Amino acid sequence: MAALARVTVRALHHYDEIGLVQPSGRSEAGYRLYDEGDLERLQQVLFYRELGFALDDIGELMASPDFERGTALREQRRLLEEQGERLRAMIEAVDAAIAAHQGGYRMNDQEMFEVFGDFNPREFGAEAEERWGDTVPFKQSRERAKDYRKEDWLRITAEAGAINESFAEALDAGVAATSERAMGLAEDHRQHIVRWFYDCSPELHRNLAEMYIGDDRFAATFEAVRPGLAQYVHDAVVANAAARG
Amino acid sequence: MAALARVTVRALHHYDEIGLVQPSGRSEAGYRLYDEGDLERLQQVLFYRELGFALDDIGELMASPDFERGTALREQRRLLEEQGERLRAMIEAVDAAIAAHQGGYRMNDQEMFEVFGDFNPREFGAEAEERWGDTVPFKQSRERAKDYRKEDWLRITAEAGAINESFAEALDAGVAATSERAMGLAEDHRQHIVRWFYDCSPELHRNLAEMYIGDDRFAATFEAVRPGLAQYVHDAVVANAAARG
DNA sequence: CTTGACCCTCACGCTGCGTGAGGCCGCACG
DNA sequence: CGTGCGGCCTCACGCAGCGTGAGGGTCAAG
Repeated sequence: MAALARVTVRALHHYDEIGLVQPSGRSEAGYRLYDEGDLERLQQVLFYRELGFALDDIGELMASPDFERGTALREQRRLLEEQGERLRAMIEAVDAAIAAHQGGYRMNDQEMFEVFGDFNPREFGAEAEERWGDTVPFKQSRERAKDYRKEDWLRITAEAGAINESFAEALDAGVAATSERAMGLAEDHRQHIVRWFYDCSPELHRNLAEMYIGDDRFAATFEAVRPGLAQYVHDAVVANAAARG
Repeated sequence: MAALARVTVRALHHYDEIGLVQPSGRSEAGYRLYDEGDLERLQQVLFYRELGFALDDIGELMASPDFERGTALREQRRLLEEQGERLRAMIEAVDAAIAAHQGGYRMNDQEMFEVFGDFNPREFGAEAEERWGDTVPFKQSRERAKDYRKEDWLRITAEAGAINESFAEALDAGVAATSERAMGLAEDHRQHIVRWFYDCSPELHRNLAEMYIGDDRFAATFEAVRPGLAQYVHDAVVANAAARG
């Protein structure tokens, strides 16, 4: 009957159930009868629906005075923008994944496992993309990393492992994190990043170190080498950054 | 225990339930025990999840050979792009609504009802925005329409009503839709559009007429004046377009 | 009188978990 | 040794917005 308004019958029932648009009458047979006013209301509901509003919100909106709608519209715009952001991030991540997949000849899954062991870069890539995707260092890093082959990664991880091991030895030996020796290792660590990934200033390096202790996942990779290593490296890096500040 | 992987316990339970990531063992107390392999798998799941894949799809993906993933990734990209399109359309529509709302002093809801009666432009605005939002005529129309005030709309609708009424009289009088008289009215109709909305070529006019009979909602506004009027106007417009082709 | 096209009322299903409720572990503290 | 406290466990309902039958009445046309 009235489903020419471009909505399914089920939707009308639903709106009726939740009280959003209720027919002003019923026929003897129980058919829903919508009068002009009902249709007017329905059209408004559909209008707001196409703007992405939730049905609940539409109900409130239509019960509230005109001036609230402007606020609601701007709020809705903000929400949609947010969604757009998330979508963009996803698309970027998918693109990165596609690139990585095509570049699979450079390093496939199995090799990746051989190289990184249990630290699979994929587990972190998407989040990193979202958090730092548009910062200069990250872009630089991504740009340079995409051409690295298996041998490169082996070398890089070997170097990183060596640095960590040196840190661990210093820790074992009771050398203070603020000592020259520890600071030297911190500097090595920074140079390693500069050489292979991005221009890491002492300042940036310190932020990175904050994350080593602040983020359990990073911390775990250090703790796996030696308990307390995450904190130790952090302290050394901070000391080194202060010395070079 | 293992919720340091940035996922809630409930999510782990869920993945277990649907068989996406199942712990390889249980402790005596019934605790889920995830080994290295399980964690590896979990990370992959989380990775794809961040790319916006549905959990079902992730399951299939991970069970399929490597070369399928490239396809899946591209497909996913397409889907995300589509969502992006929809979002953009929504945002545009919201913007239009905000503009209309701010321009409310030009014409508020009540006046709008007085002018348009049961044809509320809002009921169609969003869809129109989506279908033709980036065509030249639509933009032109929107641009010009936004400054019209109540008086303008009254005049415009009065003119349109007069034209429809003339069509209806011709129809009543049994005048053929392909006659000079009907074609003249069709031309008046076209000029009315050109004057108030956009540069409507005879060709474009014909497309519009197709919609008058193809879309129930448009048809209904004509049928409300006289049964058969939609078809009649359509035929007259087509004839006129052919004559001026 | 019979079709076929609509309408009606339940009522479950989908996505991806969140959020208790009610209860068992395990470790630290007193 | 008891007693918290924080973690895990298993149900099981809830959410948003309808889609999709199942089972059955209604209405105008043939």
